[in-house]
Amino acid sequence: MMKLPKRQKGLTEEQEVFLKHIRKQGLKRTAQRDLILEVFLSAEEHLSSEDLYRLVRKQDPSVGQTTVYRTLKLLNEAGLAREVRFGDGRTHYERNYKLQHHDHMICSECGRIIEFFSPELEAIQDSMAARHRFTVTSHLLRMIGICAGCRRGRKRKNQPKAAVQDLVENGG
Amino acid sequence: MMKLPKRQKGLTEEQEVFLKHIRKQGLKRTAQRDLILEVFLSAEEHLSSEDLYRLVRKQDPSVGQTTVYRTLKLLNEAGLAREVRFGDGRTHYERNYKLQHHDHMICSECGRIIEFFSPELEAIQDSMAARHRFTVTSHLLRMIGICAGCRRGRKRKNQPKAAVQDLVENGG
DNA sequence: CTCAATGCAAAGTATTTGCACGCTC
DNA sequence: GAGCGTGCAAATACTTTGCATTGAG
Repeated sequence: MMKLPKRQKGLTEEQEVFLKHIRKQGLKRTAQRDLILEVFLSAEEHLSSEDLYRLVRKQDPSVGQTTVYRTLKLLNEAGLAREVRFGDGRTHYERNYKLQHHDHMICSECGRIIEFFSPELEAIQDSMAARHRFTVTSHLLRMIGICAGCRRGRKRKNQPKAAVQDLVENGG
Repeated sequence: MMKLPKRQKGLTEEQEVFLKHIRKQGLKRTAQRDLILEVFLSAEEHLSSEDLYRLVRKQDPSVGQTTVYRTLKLLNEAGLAREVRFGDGRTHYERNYKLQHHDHMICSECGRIIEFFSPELEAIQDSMAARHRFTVTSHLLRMIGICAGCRRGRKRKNQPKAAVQDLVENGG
């Protein structure tokens, strides 16, 4: 019912990484995993498992939510996805492979998420780590506050969940 | 059954902050809230609601878990507690009032948590925020890695591996 | 007196697990 | 074929909510 389609030649780099990971673990390639990866990669923003599930469903309604959960875990282990928690109770995932690390500012009024990167910040973190003889493997920085739009009085209803939801679906 | 005891003169600074917040909101002082605040302040660590509930129970078994949840929310709003999520699925709280803000390094081997503070880091964060016209109200920085002890091979076996594992790369 | 606070149980959420059947290797 | 993968339902884990009762102001 959900058989693996004929394998094409042209695999993207991410697909190769995924396959390699799968084989290394003695796991199997399936049509569901392929589809979930594809949909995940085509959605630029941070997705919750639920978000991704909805998107995947559009392509194939037979895929179960459980599989999405399990596949996201896999993608995370394979280094293709990064788990991020924004404090709204659910786990979000974003692309991680060969993308520059970045951090987040989250508007508590409208839920907007601003991504940014600062080399100085990274450098200071490293030096702090060194001072404590700590070897950093990953880090997470999150700033909560009010974005420019909201401060200017353009106050949307304070519904972070809905707002973030909206962001995810509209890509913006 | 759980009436408010006679009010003493000597309130701690935290108690005053709490009372002021409570009155400002048109809420009421209760023995439960007093007790929960007291127990919270006397426990130095990051507590989950569950942890605090257990401690409070020792003093008064009649207090319900719901009240602890609700009171922690209150303490957070009053600025006395800070919510922290370490990625283990539950929300932790730590003292916030007049304590210097600090960030965390978490050892993924032994689960040890190192607290640190860096003014430079704070300064750069502020400047990044300013660049995006973002007004910061709070922030969270977490570094995951290996602590000095573990790197030297002195592997402590302190923490449920699963919980720490989950911390790696995740937001809270 | 009035209305907030409490504790219990029940309801929500988000995520995981057990299981029978299907599919990859 | 052997064993992993899948979808479903049920189970978990944490937190919130409805409600009748209690208590602060």
